[in-house]
Amino acid sequence: MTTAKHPQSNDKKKAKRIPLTKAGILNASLKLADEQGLEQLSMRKVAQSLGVEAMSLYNHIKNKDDLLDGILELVVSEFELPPIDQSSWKKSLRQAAISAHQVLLKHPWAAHQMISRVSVNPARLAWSNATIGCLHEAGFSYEITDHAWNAIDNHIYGFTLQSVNMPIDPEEFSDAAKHYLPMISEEQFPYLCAMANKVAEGKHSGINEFEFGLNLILDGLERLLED
Amino acid sequence: MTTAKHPQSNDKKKAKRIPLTKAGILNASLKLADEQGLEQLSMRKVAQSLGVEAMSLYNHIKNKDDLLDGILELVVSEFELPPIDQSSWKKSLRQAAISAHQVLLKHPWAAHQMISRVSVNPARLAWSNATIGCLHEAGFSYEITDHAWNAIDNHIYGFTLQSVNMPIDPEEFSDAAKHYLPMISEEQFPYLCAMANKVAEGKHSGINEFEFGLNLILDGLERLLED
DNA sequence: TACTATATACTTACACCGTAAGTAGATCAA
DNA sequence: TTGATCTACTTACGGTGTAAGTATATAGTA
Repeated sequence: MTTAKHPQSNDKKKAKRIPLTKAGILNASLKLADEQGLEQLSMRKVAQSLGVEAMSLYNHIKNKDDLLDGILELVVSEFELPPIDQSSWKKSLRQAAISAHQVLLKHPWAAHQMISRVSVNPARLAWSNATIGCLHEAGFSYEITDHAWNAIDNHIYGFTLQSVNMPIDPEEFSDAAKHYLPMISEEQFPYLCAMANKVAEGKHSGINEFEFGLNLILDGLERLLED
Repeated sequence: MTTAKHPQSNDKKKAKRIPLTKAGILNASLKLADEQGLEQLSMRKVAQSLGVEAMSLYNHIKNKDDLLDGILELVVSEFELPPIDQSSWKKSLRQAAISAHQVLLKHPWAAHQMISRVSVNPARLAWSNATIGCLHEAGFSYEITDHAWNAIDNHIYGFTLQSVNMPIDPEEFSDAAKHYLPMISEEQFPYLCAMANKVAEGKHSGINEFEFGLNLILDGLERLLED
């Protein structure tokens, strides 16, 4: 049962035109991107989900790039920003990084967009400002703050991208390892085989933890402060 | 002057058909991807560069995904693998990470492909095996090796993706900061403005160093070994 | 209320994409 | 030389983003 959001075809003579809005287009797009992935997101599909024709979207958004910019902004506005508090900067940054990671997992298409486009949208600027503020108030110079911010971002987006692009469910790592092992020459790739064997035998889950690498970075930053 | 790689149109009656090969297709594709970016890489364009029609490619490659798999394998085979040497594991991993980063900068489309597809191609397996081997022989358990490998990869790909997608040349950071500063509310985003000001004034280059975050990770791993 | 201007949704069309299916030509083996 | 197989070409299809023009709805003014 299709919900007629813009009833053009039904009761054309009676219905008032419900105007499209940029917000409506962005929300529909976000929903489709989340459900079907970004590669399946087309202007025609967005339009169809709204009960209009694709070209109508262009009265409200400049182009597809504008639309992608807009939906990314919706996602980033879900990030929990680190409070700027000198005494618990490490805990704040860890929590904010975890929040960003979790939001990006909810929208699997978003990490790559995050890393692919520069933006001066408000949520994006707020995210940057809060991270910089937290680091700077912790005592880092702006130069080290910049490097630290970059290192943390590399981790968040790198980790998330690897996670969302992993075609195997964590619960299935053991079975997958068993499946791939025969394809891999133990003579050529002994260490890879040994590790895959650990996973196949259930001695190691094969699941990577977001906080492992993050802690290396945050602990290292803390030591910089002590120097 | 177009080089007729497959002379069909010229001297059709005299020339012997130079057969397409998968390697030829992959090399042409790699060249085009490097010159024009992956989004501009189409089967028609590859075919045109080889002097044939697009559908001919399908005798040699399964589909476009097979082609992308193939060109990524060419790139990964340029990576310098870490020697497996217990006494200088840190130096080896740093050098290998730098090598991978540099190769991926040479092929700006490749980092995202690296992070987007799972592969059992030989160069890919060799890269994984060498990293795992280096870490394991350094003394890490396979479980910690897995986490460490993941943290290093997050850094390499995260950093590289941010670099290649940065639309501003490092030499132009100062001018760009001056350009963007008026667009950003100092009241709303004080820290971001302050940092951008440092860059605009030339007091901080704004250039992120690959080794900053990498060193945090490697130093942190070293400390794990000492525990 | 009628008219006009503007906003907005629809339609037609285009260039481009990946690739299925069929046709034509080249090569190889007997 | 003939026939089989391989390989390049052609036609076509469903899909993409969006330019340009047409039709409809809305808002403002006299």
